[in-house]
Amino acid sequence: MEVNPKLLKPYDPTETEARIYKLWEESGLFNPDNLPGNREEAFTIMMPPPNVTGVLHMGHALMITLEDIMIRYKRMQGYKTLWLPGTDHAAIATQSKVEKEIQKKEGKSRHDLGREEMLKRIGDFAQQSHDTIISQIKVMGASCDWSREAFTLDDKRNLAVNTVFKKMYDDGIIYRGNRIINWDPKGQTTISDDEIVYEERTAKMYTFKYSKDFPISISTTRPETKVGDVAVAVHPEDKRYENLIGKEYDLIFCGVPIHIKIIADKAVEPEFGTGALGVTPAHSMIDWEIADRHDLPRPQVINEYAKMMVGGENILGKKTTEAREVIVEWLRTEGLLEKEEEMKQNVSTAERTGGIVEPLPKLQWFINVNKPIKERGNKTLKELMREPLKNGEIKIIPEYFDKTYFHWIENLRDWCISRQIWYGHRVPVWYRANENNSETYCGVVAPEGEGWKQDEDTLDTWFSSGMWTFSTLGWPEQTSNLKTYHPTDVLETGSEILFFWVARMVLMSEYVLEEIPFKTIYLHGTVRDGQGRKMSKSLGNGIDPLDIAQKFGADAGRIALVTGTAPGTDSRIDENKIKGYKNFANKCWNITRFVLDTVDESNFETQGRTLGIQKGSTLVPIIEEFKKISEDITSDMENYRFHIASEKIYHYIWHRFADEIIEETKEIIKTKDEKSEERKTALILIWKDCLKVLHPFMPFVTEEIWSILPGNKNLLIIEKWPTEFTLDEPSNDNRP
RNA sequence: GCGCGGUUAGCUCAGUUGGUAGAGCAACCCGUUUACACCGGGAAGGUCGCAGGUUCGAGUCCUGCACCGCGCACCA
Repeated sequence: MEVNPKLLKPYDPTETEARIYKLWEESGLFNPDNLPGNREEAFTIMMPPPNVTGVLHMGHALMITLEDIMIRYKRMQGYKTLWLPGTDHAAIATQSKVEKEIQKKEGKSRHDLGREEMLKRIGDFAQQSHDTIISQIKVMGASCDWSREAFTLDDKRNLAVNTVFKKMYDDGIIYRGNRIINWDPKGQTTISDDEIVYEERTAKMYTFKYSKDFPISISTTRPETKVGDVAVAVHPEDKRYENLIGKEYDLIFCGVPIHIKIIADKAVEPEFGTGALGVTPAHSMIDWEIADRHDLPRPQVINEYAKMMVGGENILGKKTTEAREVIVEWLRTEGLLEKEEEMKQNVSTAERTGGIVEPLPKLQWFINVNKPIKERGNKTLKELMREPLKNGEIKIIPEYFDKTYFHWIENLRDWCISRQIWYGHRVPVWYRANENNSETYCGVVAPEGEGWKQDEDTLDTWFSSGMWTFSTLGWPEQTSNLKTYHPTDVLETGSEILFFWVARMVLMSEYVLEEIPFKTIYLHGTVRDGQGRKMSKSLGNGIDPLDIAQKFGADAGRIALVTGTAPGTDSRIDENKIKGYKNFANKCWNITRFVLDTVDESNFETQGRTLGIQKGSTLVPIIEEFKKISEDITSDMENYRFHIASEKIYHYIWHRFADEIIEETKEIIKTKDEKSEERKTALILIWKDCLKVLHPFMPFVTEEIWSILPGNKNLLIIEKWPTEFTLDEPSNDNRP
């Protein structure tokens, strides 16, 4: 039959993809409410909201591809599929980015601008960034429901955040306390334990005595903190120091009076250094805990700017690093310094700003992860996070991440949720004080009456993203959406945010809704560059998915990212691989050309799945073969083996269907008999099903081809996934 | 220190429950009167990190070791 003139030229992804996406959007079929047929069962994915800090990278591209594959597959299987997109305000990351820019361009700090103006500027930036990201997601072919799009910092999500905060506050899960926290002097805010990255550096360790009369030598890499020491701790069974335990000394250390008590504590490692630890409660996590156990004072000697708060002119107000040198010099001249040695050290730095983290005591808001919750049978948040994975309600793919997850929970401490930045959900607590008393009010909205002042701090961005699976569905309102789509089915995300986000979603959903947030966690690895390096701005080795789409087509980029990339493992971006799949799209294009060239209109009329194919027909073997492969692929899809499914369909289409079946066909159709007609019918039949199976991986080219094939009324995205391959029994046939 | 993952063809990686090793790219030979050169045909290439064990049979399960990567803890 006559061939569409489009097919005479090579496939042009750029022109096609934009047009097809528009077609899909206009069809309204991304929205589950508009899907045809009686769809009882829902299938839901909440898109991990990209940060509004910039542009999409290849990691996002992989995420979008995987989720789109699952959604398209389930949509074709007749599920009520909801893929809800959104973006994340990413509090610290976004604010620090805008602050940097303003500092660079205008030489102004956020304090110069003031809270209101600063928030406006960040808001503008976020909006712009949001628009870029959304358009990029569309280029990738994401079939998500834009009518339900959400933002972690919009009004609806704010209502959810305040409602949860109040519930936790009333339950005593959230408390305000003066505790040691991780302070980022660069970002001027607290950060959680999980926002720390460790960098290995060499440091000098100094061994010395506080004074000539002091009986024990101690070692430290941070002599400047020693002006805040209150004790020397030794191991309870360390014979060397046994007789000194309990003794107290008043000393002057580099001009600062200190009071040192010698105590015994199991946390001390007798083998390390001198086996004695100078305890600085205010500036070391572990020392803070020792101080807890021994009821020691906790003088703060370093402030929020990493400068000294005590001492004489020689150190007061100096940066910690400068003070260190002064103190070392003093030790030297006093003859107290016994040893200096190089050692490897892990320095804690803030993930977002790179600032060196300074542990400090501060009044902050915390979530208590160890408090028994009455309404939940006295289980703690830790237990609520652990249980659904333990009892199999939630499965992680790949499975081995279970252990990492449990291990993290074991080591979990109370979660510091308050941040001293402006961009974010403000802590919904108000204070009012007069001569007689001070009041604190926690509520979803501001209290009535005069004189209330809201807490200045904002909340950790993960506090709001933890509610993502249900805040997006309208909670706290009991919406029908919530009923239909929660718990969601799959949470697909990068393995690096298992703790940050995934665990927090389990926490929030279990605590608030008393149900799991999702049934399956699918983790993908990191997409690296050709040399195996992580893509980063500083290295300048990032690849923009848009460039790939421009050069090879989004389809090619998608299937290249997925094929051969097992769950949880890192992958490398390889232009040759993508190019190969660009060729594959063209191959499909030309297969279509051949098929249409070969068959007649009448073959389309008889191509119904079971029409014309009888047991004993010459077609049975190739139909049976395709049936087997397609069933295999379906099973791979069900078990999240997309990296295998895509390879199978690719291989079948190119090396079986094109290279062999089509080549045979050329011979067969030379004789114009029944066999030849059967073969033509088979070509159409199989090719149409190939397009369906390939569609989740390469949605654009398959949809375009589908529209060219005669007789296809529906868009391919809602065609039925091939499942039934029953061949007609002769008895069921109407023919004699 | 504890834990997790990796080690398979020159390169990048697949390999579901144990049953004679796979893909892409690269390299080699041949082929162009048209579905496609963004192509076709053919051949080549691996003692599956090492050493044991279980089994009729191990890339796959068990034990130990080595190297690489990562997470957590420590980091006085």
